[in-house]
This record gives sequence, C-alpha cells and structure tokens, in this order.
Amino acid sequence: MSVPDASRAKRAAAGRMTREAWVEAGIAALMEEGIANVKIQVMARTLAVSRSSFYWFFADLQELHRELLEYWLRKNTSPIIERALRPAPTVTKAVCHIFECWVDPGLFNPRLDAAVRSWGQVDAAVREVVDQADDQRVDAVTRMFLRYGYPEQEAFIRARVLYFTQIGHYTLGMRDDRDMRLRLLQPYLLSFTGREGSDDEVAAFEELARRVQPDG
Amino acid sequence: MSVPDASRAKRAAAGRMTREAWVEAGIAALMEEGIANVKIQVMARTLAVSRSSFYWFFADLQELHRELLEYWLRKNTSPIIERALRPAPTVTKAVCHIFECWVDPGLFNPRLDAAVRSWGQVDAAVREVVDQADDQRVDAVTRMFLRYGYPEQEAFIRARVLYFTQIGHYTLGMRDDRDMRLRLLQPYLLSFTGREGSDDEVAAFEELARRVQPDG
DNA sequence: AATGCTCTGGACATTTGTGTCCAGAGGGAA
DNA sequence: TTCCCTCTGGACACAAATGTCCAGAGCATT
Repeated sequence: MSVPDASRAKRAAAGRMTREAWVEAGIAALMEEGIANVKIQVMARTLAVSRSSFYWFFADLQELHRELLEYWLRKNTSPIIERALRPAPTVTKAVCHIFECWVDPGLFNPRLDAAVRSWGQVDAAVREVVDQADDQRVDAVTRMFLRYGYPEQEAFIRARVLYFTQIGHYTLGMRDDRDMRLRLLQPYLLSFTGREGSDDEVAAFEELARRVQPDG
Repeated sequence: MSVPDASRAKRAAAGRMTREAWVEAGIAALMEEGIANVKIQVMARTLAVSRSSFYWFFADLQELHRELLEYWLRKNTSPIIERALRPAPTVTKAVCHIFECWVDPGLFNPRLDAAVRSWGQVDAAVREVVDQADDQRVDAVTRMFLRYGYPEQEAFIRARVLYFTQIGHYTLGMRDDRDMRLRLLQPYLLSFTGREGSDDEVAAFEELARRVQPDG
C-alpha cells in the first residue's frame, strides 16, 4: 500500500522529492502566508524543484489541502485532551497539567492552530472540522472541572473560559516571555478555578517551564 | 476637500458608483471570503460595473485595503472602550455594561473583527494596528477592574481573561442563541469577577438583550 | 445649446497561477 | 548491461487578476 519508510528515506537522500516534503512545505506556507498563499508554483520555487513533481504526488491543490487539515488534526488536538484527562490531587494542579500544552511547543503549535482557524473562516468544510476539534477540547476540560466537584453549568463555563482565553491569547498573538508567564501563573489559576494554587504546584510548573523552554 | 454628502447621494441615486460603495463591497468581501479574496474583478462583477470605475476612486488595491482597515478601526474599537469607562455601582454591573457589546450587533461586528484578525496574521502592518487596538481594549478593561479595588496584577489578568474569552468566543465561531447566553450570564459573571451578580443586574441585562435582539 | 467635468466601458499588455502531456534522466533489479 | 519504474523538467494551453489608456456617455452649469 504505502511506500515503506526505508524507501522514502532513500528517495529523500537521493535528492528527490517525497509526498511528505510537499506537505511540510505546505504547512510552512500555511503558517506564514495563510491558505490563500499555499501555491504550487511558489512551493516549487522554494523547494527548487519543478511543479510537475507536485502533480506526481497529488492530483491537485485540493488533495494537498486535505492532507494539511489531517496533519493539523493529528498533531494539534490530542495533546490537550490527554492532559485534561490526567489525574491530579487538586484542580489547580490539573489546570497546570493543561497549561503544559501552552508552554511546550512540542505539544501544541499555536501558529498552526491560528492558521487553520483563519482557513476555517473562509472554507465551510474546514470550519466544520475545526468546530468538532474545539468541541472535543472543551468537553475534555469540562469533564476535568466536573471531577473536582464543580456544578455542571459552572464546570462548562470555566472550561470555556479557560480554553477560550487560551485561544484568544494566540489569536491576539500575545507573546509573553517565560518569566512573565510564570509571574501570571497564580492569578490565572485563581481566575480559572476560583482557588489558589499551592506553592509546590507553582514551583513544579516553573521547573517544567524552564525545562521545556530554556530561554523562552 | 471631500465631496459633500448631497452630491454623493445624488451620484448614488443616479446609478453611479461612489468610493463608499466600493468600500462597502470590500468590507462584505473581507468578511465573507477573507482579504485574499477581496478582488477588484470580483467586486466589479457583483456590483455590475466595470473595473475602470474602481481605478477612478482608488489608485490600486492597496488603497482600498488601507480604507478597509480604517473602517474597522473607526467602527469596532471605540464602543468597547466607552462601555468599559461607564460608571457602575458594582463590578458585576460594570461587566454587564461591557457585555452589551457582545449582544448588540450595532456596537460590535464580530465577523468583521475576526476577518481583520485573520488578515493581520498574514500582513505585518495590519497586525500592528490590530495589536494596538487590542492593547487599548484590554487596558480599558483593566482600569475598570482597578476601579473596583482589584489588586493591579489580578485586575490585569481578569481583564485579559474577560477580553480574551470574548475574542476566543468569536474566533471559535460560537453562536449561542440569546436564551443560552442569558442562562450563562451568572456563571460568566462569577468566573470573570469572582463575585455573584445581583438579581436586578441580571434582570436588567436580560431586558436589554431582549430589546437589542428580539429573536437572537 | 454648448461646454466641461466626472465617471464608465472596453481594449490591451502583463503577471501569476493551474493543470496536462510527454520525453527522458537515473537508480535498482534481473 | 539492460530494462523498467519512478520521478523531473520543460512546453503548452488556459484562466483569473492587475493595472493602463482612452474614447465617449451623461449630468450640471452657464
């Protein structure tokens, strides 16, 4: 069915193109220029290869678009849900677990998320996929709050506020540095949960933040 | 300097084009299709007029783009700031004032806001203008919280959470109906301020919501 | 009625991008 | 070595958009 990894690597090493290389170029273009500027001609230029190569791997632009959306779904949605499910002794600790996604670039790519959202505003089919992913994320966070005894409606709203705030954060392109974020951790915890985080929870998060982004 | 209103109206009545008509078409296209699809040729087609008309009023596409951004700035930023400054006996009441922007389509156009934000992700110059507007909005809300005695850092974070949540709300394209929104009012107030809204505050807001959006 | 200003339509040149076709380069396998 | 299969480059045909130029339509003023 699909070409085995070894063969793919070989081809790549031989200086030839792979489907994956085109997808990566597409993702880069999507993040930097938006979906309207994901253009075969342009990508071919930056990859220093002729357009014909593209048409060997894809039927047309649409097929690449489908691939880009799948890539996003695969890479950006699961980490949040996993963290929201992780057990913790207190709400504040549980929220810290979710925060990991926002500080660790390996878990969540904000720029890609924003680019796909922009795409969704212009393409109804994409919009549907994005909405579904958002629902899943908010739902996972809601269940997290429910586990700590919040009433149903309050849990739902707090989940929304937590998640929407984060999305808004990226939509607005906020780029606090790591120290700023650490200073804001306590008030964020208070605002999201209505309770204060304990000192060791804060310390643990600081340690993690320093580990995943040495200079952030 | 500028053509007087009467003359503009006359021309419009005579079936001829005006600069304003092109700007409106541009805004419509921007909201529906994104900046990349604000195209002279397409607008001319929908306006049933030749492209030459466009070039009479504008030097080129860029000039229309500048106009679109100014239009957004003029229409969408001031209402929020005004509401944030409005005096109120309690925080919850003050937050209700800001909420008016989110329920009254005459005060704030979410679709336009989202479209301009998407544009900003692709165009650095636009991005700067949007960032500046966001800063002004958050700043106004921060000062609002400060007036009710919140400590500085907490006021700042609560302002962010309130504003970011709203932007996130629109970014995610959430479209709760009016009744849903009214049911969620209390938990939102609690989540944003840490305090409960009084019954008459809630009642007053419900009355207003019903007035500005009879079927929302 | 004549004149003049504002605006429109249509033609032209150019650019950028899409998709198709096909000859053939270049490795791996027989 | 030879053959074949995979992939690439270059040419072609088109479509969509931008921007320029200019003749002239249609009011408004005199």
